[in-house]
Amino acid sequence: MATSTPSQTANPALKLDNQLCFAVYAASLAMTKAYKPLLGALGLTYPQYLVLLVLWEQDDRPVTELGERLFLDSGTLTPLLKRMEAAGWVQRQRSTQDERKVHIVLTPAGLAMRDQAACIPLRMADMTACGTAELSRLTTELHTLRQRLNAATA
Amino acid sequence: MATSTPSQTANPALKLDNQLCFAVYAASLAMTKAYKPLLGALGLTYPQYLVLLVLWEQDDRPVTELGERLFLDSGTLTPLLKRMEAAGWVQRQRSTQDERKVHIVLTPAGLAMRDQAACIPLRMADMTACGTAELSRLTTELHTLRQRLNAATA
DNA sequence: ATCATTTAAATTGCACGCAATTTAATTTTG
DNA sequence: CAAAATTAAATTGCGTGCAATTTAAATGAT
Repeated sequence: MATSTPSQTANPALKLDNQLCFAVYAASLAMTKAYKPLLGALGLTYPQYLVLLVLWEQDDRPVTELGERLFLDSGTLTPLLKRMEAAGWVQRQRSTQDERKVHIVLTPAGLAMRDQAACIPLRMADMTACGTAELSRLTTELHTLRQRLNAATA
Repeated sequence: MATSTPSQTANPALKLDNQLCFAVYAASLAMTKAYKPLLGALGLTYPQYLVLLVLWEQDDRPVTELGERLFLDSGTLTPLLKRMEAAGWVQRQRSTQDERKVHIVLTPAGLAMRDQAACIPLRMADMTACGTAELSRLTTELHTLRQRLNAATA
């Protein structure tokens, strides 16, 4: 009889706040919301900002490589990159070596944006109210978690 | 002139893999992907599963309360809950006390789903390859992070 | 009691995120 | 070399997630 009593006999593992998945999910939503005013001032969305972070490290990448770096596929990236091209941050250039590939290249405006964005990581670090060491440790732990989940999914 | 050299002189804080935000973002995507086969077998999406987790703890909640619990607004929840109603997991009932409110109530099918879902947290814990203690600690740390971000955003 | 304010959902519009398919180009293989 | 298999983007369709607005109901203030 006990099995269907609403909450008293519930499996504690099913409790929302005990679940790592929800903690990650809610933290991710909160992170995006926290970024919104900073990025909105630059005319960027959060995933567009991620694309710029990749290109600032290595410019002139094909779509697939951006996807591998950001864990996104062409269904997400193609329209996103078209919007970034329309906004003037990047150019999409069909490769002449391999015409299947489209290389994404920063425009001068996209490159210059890096100086505008330089202050963002520090301002976000402030919002987290974490020390540098804790921030770095948490980042590493989450990358490890992601790797394990990706491995278990593939 | 160093300031515009692409990657050599780049602010290390701008490096993608050093940023907590990206670690959270990528972990969240990976988590959703890891859940997909488990939830897909039950006919649920991940946010729909979260709604059920809330209702299994406390049934018969107005939309706003679900939103406070899950950090989602009516723009997200209204269509999501209509889909869940169409699928037969919940009913949407206009309150007679306060006709502005719509109460979300589990159907027998929605309640019975709890038994189907009971094994999911354990299977996810396996995928993370984390010990119970580490899993619990990481969950707590992420909730703390979320709280700080929410506080800094509001 | 009446009017203004507040609150709860719903609606609209836009940007992801991803599964599934399509199109085109390259590589592999017989 | 020609056909088959693979690869890279693009496309289609659907489900979020959220800002902004709208509609309706309840609350408050005069």
